[in-house]
Amino acid sequence: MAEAILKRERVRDHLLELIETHPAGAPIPAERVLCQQLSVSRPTVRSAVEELVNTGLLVRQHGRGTFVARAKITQEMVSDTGSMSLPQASGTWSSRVLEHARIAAGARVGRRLHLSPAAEIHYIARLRLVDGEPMALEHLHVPAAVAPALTLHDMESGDFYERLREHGVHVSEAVQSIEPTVVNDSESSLLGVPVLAPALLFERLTTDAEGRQVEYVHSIYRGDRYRIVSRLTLGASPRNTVDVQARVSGDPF
Amino acid sequence: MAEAILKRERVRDHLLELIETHPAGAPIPAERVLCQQLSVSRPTVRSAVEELVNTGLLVRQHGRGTFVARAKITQEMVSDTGSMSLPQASGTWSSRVLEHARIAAGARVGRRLHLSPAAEIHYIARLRLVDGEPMALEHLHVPAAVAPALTLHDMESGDFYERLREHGVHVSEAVQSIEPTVVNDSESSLLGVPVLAPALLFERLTTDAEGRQVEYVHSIYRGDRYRIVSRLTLGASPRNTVDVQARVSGDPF
DNA sequence: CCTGATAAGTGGTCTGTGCCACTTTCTACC
DNA sequence: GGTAGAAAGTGGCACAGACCACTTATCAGG
Repeated sequence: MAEAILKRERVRDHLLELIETHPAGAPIPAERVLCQQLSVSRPTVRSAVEELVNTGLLVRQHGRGTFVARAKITQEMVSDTGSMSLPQASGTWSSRVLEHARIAAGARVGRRLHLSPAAEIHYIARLRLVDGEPMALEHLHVPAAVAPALTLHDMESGDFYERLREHGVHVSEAVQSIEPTVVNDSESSLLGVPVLAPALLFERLTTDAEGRQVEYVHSIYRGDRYRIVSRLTLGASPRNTVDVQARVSGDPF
Repeated sequence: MAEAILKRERVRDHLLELIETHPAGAPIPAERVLCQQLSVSRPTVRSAVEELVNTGLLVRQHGRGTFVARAKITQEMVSDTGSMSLPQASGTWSSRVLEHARIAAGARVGRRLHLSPAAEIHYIARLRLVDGEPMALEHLHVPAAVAPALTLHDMESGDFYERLREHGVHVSEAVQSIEPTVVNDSESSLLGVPVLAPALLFERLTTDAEGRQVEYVHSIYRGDRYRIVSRLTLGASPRNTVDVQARVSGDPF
């Protein structure tokens, strides 16, 4: 195919140059002006501007103009085992179910899932392995009320959220926290690392389309074999599909 | 602030319903069909579809059609201090410079920055505090060759990457890894936590537009006060999203 | 001098249209 | 029967224009 240069890209490149040569906060020419300068239609200009707004390099303000955005860095996160650079792809994951039962939530889990301690939940504990070696210890809790007919096979499935959907549960979002910890006795023997070895504690709380808590996951990952690698790209603004959300504007990242 | 329902949103909602009720991989009606069904123009339909493609809920294939994407979960990461739920907004960061010098890179740092161990670098070590309390210990290294005239003030600046740009260095991307660790003696006393307390080790390697390594950052964050919170949204793929940026009165930055 | 209406400039939305590029399917030819 | 080519259907790009919503500067009136 010939190098049919798209006008949109030509406009985008022009804008990128403006961004490079202008300080943050500086206005760029009005859309209608750009049309004339570059001999393209306004929809074309708008589409190019929109692309750069989406990537966070420009900021539009209704009635005021379009401005060079302050460079921000946000991240896309992927997990990474050991020294492999590609996530998930390298190393084959498997898992061994340690325990599986339908039990009372208890105080701690009940609080996370907004349930009474006596409420029933599906519980599964499993050891997750990479190439046969223990990598993480995962505890999964799903309120029985959310999906009464959930089976072990469902919870074992690689595509758990797809299974949930078949049970009428439409996952919408999740909040996950990560903090450093050290392994205790039982974790130590299951993961095959010394007691008090560094580890990562993941906690994930998943929410329904209706706002119900549908899943609470508590995982311990070996610190010596697992790390998080994030690729930070310049100018990305936090995605927001539905509503606003706080943004990282400060620092460490 | 009237509730003038946008046609684009009406179309989007219609599409979302289709996505909910169709299995992954199923085709959705052609754009021209949707125009007729919803009595809107094709650009309007396309803009709505594009929004959902950007959020990863739909996949377009030239000449074939548009399909419901396989649900994926990716994450947007924000840092979070202590128990506050809003990142950065709560708690005021400050920092105290512990050391600042122009020194030889040394073996370890040199390797990271692709420099000879004898190459000169700007080095700064600082204690980062939140509300006056030690939170992290940060070591920043910038090759002298990259920005010879870099000052302490530049490196201290909250907007370091902006300063770099003024020195002609255009940051393009960074790779950051996070792993659990425990604090050693010196870290212990600086951070005010016991030796061997859990902590997070951040390592960031930042790259130039020309592919040069321009920054290596090594940070230790207290595990008892710092954790990472990520908000995972359904259907996200590498792409970016549409949508309005939250705007505050006056300065949008 | 202050205040409020007005006008000009900006981005935001939507229409209707035309043509191109890619994919699949059907069909006519060999 | 097999194959190449046409046709139909899809998304991709671009145009010109109209109108709306918001912001700012200006200017006349108090």
